[in-house]
Amino acid sequence: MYAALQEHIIKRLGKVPERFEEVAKAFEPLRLKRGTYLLREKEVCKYVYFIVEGCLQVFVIDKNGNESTREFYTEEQWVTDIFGFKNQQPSDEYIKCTEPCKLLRIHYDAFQHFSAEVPAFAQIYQQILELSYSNTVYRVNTLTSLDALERIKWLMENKPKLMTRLSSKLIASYLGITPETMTRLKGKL
Amino acid sequence: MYAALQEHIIKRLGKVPERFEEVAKAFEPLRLKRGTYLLREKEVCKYVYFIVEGCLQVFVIDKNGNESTREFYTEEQWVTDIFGFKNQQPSDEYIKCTEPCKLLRIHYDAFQHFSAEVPAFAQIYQQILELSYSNTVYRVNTLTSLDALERIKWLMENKPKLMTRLSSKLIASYLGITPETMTRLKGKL
DNA sequence: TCAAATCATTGACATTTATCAAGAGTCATT
DNA sequence: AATGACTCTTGATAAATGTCAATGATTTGA
Repeated sequence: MYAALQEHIIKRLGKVPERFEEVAKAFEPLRLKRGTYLLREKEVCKYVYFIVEGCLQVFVIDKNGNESTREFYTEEQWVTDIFGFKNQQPSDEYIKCTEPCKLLRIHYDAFQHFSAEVPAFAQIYQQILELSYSNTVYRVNTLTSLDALERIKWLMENKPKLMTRLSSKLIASYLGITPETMTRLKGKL
Repeated sequence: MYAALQEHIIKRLGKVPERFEEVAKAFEPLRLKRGTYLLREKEVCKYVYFIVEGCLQVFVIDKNGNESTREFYTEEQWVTDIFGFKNQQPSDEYIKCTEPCKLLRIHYDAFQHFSAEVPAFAQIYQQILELSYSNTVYRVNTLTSLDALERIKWLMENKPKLMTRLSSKLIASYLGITPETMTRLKGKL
């Protein structure tokens, strides 16, 4: 598991990071079954997760009990409820495994410690933040400026692996439409 | 203009920042008319803007020529096209003054320089990133999990000043609905 | 491997929201 | 103060999407 983390960090930093062993020790490995929740609404998110293998769904549940997926994350991605994590406050979101997952997680305290003490760690964190923010900005723009059919096409062109990896129901919840509409629109492609 | 910047930084950092004078010099003051564009699609965003006074709209234009507003920014907020700025690549977005504005802007080169050289600067930047990312995550969740009427109510409760400060047309473009729908739904409150 | 549960699809229909058009009101600029 | 350009509202209608129900297919966990 740690090899994947090291490889990821080398890719981002362009070199073997200083104090890698020390930082890596703070990451706890997890093997989880499909359907396992890492976070539920109103819980405080105490960890940042790094995905070695598997897929995580981050979503909210609306007043009718329907899931709205904010994002899916897969191998080599970092996941948390950023606001709740940074402020150690209750979350609005759920985080759940859509597949059996191998993860590494780092606790809030260790995260804060290394952010302040290990420049390479802070640097990676900033890169991830910038990337995550950019992606989320882009997501807002696709949600508001594209209609349902265009969003499906967008996903097929830009994240084709997600289309095959996840159920239509999950994809629909990401695109902001019902599974029925999803089925019908796919017929129009 | 610089007083507003210093005050903002003190508020964020909890102290008078080191090397403030030096950093402040890199910010160029601007006074702009309502309607002025700071960025257009396909242009490379070379600046980060700090709003001393006024309001900026960040939006995209869809295939039918309609504006979809990603965000409005007002006093004491930082604005840029984050992805295009960090990578110095053409933007998808437009940035425009909805009012006469007093701004301070810092160029990409100076920004990179101070990020690397002045810890207090890097620290503020990280705080802004975290906050901006959190807000955008929240925005995705409101867009996908709330219907149009609920989004109007949400905005009135959470950003009442924007409701009075901006035209209905602009508010509608932020909520992802047409001005006509906006009018009709307001009647249902 | 089998039974149970979940999922995808389809049809009929309801609801929400958009579009187009027109008129009255408002605002900015000269 | 007048002009012209927007803006807001309202009505009629169209288009997009959701809801509910039923069926067959697929998946999963014991």
